[in-house]
Amino acid sequence: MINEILNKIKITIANILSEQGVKETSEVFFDIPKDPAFGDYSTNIAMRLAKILKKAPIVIANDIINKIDLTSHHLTKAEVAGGGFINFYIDKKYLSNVIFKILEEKEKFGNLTLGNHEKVLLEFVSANPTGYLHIGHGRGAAYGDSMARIMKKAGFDVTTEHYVNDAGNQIHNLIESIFARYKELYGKEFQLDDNSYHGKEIISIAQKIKTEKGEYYLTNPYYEYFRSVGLSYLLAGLKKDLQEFNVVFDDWFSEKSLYDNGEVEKVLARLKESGHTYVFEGATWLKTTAYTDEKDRVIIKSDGSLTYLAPDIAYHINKLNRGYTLLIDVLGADHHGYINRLKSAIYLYGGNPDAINIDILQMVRALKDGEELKMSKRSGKAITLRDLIDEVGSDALRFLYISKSLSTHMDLDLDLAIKNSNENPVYYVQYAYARINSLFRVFSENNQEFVPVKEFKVLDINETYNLVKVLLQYPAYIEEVATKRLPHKICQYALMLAGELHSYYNDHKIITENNEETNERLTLLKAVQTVLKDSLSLIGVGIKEKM
RNA sequence: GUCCUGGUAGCUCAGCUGGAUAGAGCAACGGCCUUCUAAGCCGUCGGUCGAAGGUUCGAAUCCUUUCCAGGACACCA
Repeated sequence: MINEILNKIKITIANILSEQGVKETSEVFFDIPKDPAFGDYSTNIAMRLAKILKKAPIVIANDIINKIDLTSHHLTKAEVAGGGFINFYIDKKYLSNVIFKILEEKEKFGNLTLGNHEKVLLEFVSANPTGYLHIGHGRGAAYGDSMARIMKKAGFDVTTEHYVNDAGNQIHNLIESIFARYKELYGKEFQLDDNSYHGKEIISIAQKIKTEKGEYYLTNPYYEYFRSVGLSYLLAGLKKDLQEFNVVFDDWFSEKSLYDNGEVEKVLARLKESGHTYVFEGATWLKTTAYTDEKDRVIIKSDGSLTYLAPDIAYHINKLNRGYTLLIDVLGADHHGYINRLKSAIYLYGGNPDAINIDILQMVRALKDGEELKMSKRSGKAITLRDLIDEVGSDALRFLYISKSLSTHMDLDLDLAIKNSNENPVYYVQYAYARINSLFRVFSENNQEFVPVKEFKVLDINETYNLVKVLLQYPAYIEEVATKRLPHKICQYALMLAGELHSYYNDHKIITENNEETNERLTLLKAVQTVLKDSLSLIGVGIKEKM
């Protein structure tokens, strides 16, 4: 709606400019001015063309606005201000139609075709199944899951995937740790070292095996059985934690399957055949410097075992072979050095390295009483996601995580987060939703039936305008967030809409004797409520019917 | 030493493909409930945008140098 107007203005300006001999080198951009006194939208095109046209910006700007027909562009005013800004004032009555559009489209309002059904694989968390999720995984989970929801809304075909490292060394250590605990339960001698896992969940697994199978594995091959029981136990734990955080993955992809299917072997063979490897000091190296890496990387160690890189190449090739053209990996800052390595390897294999996008999230610190909280009572190590969900709740936690951009070194103040008050911004938004809900409740308790109107007849358009303006921006926010992957802007949007709602609520009595006016106001609020709910759902935060 | 992130109000953070007087929330202070939820609204206070140069009509935003903080520089994953 707003886009149609802006595009039309854009084309008109481009036509005016081309009459003046300007080639299509500089596109017209619109900004929403900070100060409403500068109109609804403004453009700086005249200033940017001053040099090319060798004319003062104000002259150019005036030339433009004199040639724009206001009514056919749904404008009420176009003026030149400042050093040559052109400010546009759009017909408020026309814009208020967005309300009716929202009521018609409901949660589909803001859906875009931008993604054009491109197949996207969004991989995140990918925690080792050897313990609890920690505070950093929480950030990745919140980000990845939110981006999946937002990109779907923007028209991408998104699949979310959790990679399971079930083939490497740490799984071996896990199995041996369980076995040690198993022996311990029978009073046998057992050994745990620095590589072992000491969490109490390992004891639970051993106990489970003891209960179900008794002492059988003290004297029989235990390895494969312990692997499968241990993995499924720990994976179930991960899934449960994530579910409580409102994160459900489409796929859990097994690293081991890449070995079982021979995909790792195939990748190694092809890299060797194509001459991208060489042997040095007994190890096989991959010439990743042929692309952007700063040094070559070992792919087969001198003892014959593989480095992590080998299955990871196979994994990413597998993703590409499944038809995904956009791969997004969400990784912690400690994996930064890995980006070039992986992309270079994919390039050597013949895949498209530009299809791989790695979003790096900076570290999260938990603060309590102004000091960094390092220890978790639960795991004895890092603060776990469960600790946080227990303390602050999933909704508040997701909002806190998402409201900061990924590159921010984040401080999570638990004291603030726990407070069930206006200090936690999620409640501000949920409260806005609940307030509207309560209006509809009161209305229906008075035995009145809400009939959404199709047109505003008695309501002052100016009264609705601040809300309408924010509602109109929703699709533009979706577009920006989906393409630049900045989900924190969804939080900003939700806060902005909630803020306008609270102001409106305070300024106007909604339910009055005047039935017509009441219905029109409720129609407006229904639209606000719809978008509030949808924007929260995009970041995995629920609504509250009542607070 | 090299590379990646940050450094913006007392605190947590937006703004960064250059644009009009630098924003929000919290904290502090002052108002607003005989009216649909005060978890709210309205207002005040608060800034040499780490520092120094440069680019130009214009720089928090771009470039260079530099200082702080976090992270990475494996035949670990």
